[in-house]
Amino acid sequence: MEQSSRDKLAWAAAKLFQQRGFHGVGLNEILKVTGLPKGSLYHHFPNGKTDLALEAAALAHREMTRIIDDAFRDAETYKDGVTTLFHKLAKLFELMGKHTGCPISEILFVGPDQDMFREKSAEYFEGWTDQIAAHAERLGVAPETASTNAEQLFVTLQGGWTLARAKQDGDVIRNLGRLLFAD
Amino acid sequence: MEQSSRDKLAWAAAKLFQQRGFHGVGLNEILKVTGLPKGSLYHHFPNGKTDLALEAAALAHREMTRIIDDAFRDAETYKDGVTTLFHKLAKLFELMGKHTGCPISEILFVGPDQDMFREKSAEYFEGWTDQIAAHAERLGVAPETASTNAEQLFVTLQGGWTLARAKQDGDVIRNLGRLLFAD
DNA sequence: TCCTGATTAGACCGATTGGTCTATTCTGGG
DNA sequence: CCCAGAATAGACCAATCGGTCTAATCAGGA
Repeated sequence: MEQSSRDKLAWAAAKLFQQRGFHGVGLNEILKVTGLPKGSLYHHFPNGKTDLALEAAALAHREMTRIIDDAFRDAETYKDGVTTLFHKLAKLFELMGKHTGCPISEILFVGPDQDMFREKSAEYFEGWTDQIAAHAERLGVAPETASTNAEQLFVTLQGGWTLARAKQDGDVIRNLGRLLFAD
Repeated sequence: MEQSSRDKLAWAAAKLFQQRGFHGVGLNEILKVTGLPKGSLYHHFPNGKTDLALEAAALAHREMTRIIDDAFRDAETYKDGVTTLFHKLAKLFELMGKHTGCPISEILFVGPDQDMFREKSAEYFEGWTDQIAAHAERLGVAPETASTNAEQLFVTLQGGWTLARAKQDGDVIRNLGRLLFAD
């Protein structure tokens, strides 16, 4: 299936931004990777780099949402779902070359429109935790603790991914369950 | 006490890099903030922005090391030390304007010399966890679990700080103990 | 076939980037 | 007082930045 120019640009931007951050990637590099001219970029994203960053972040958010659902859909317990999620993300981390950070942070925390960008990041993060909490409840976790568990999972994942990036080792993410479910 | 030009530059760089990342801050801005000319910068840091980033990261690392020691020194239990640490860091987060990220990540993950920079980040992160593990052992935590606890604290803090930045709320860091010590 | 809007193509722009270089000023030991 | 090295001062540079603009090309309906 043919990918539209708009999608090509957004995906390339998302990948590069995750590696070196919003300011670390120039438009020329994105255009070189996609093979598209500058005119296309400003046709599909009239506000230039800002629009592109917002779309890239939205893309990454949807992708993560999908991965979370995939991990929990067939799980029998909350713990199983979490373990599957860690394994999926460890594989993703390795697939991306072990150089990537959290797309949302890398794009939205340091971007140009500080207030609007950071609001979006909070919205995305809360979306994930709500989603995880819903899965937890569905799998039998008490409603009072479900949201706490979701927040715990989020911060562990966020911090674990950072540590994995420093150590260049996907196993850090894979073994994060060991920290979450103390025996 | 008079602060040397070298220190002024390193501190300003550390603060700005934490806010908008290595590539998000230009040398001109650092010079403007410190009031120093470009000649001074390249006198004290012959390799320019790269040297300055390394020194800023080292500065931030030493600062965090000091804060960790301060938090655990007078603690009676590991849990007390962790709680104190979270409160200290929440205050720091608020003092810095709620815009800052982890200095090490913001500077070293996206910098120019990818391999050497990331090695340094791993070294700094391991320094912190080792330090925390040592405090944990000293405060009666079993040696086998001390390093696990330290890693758990690290990832929670790293992720919690990110969430605090998104939400613009230092209480996220202050209440991180709630996630670490489930009652 | 022709026409119209969507898209591609890339030359071009001013501003800013990190970095170099020379000249001047400061400062402490002789 | 003098002088040598440290430090400051800032003009200047090529390269790159994000962004604008016009022309060419494409594709689909009338």
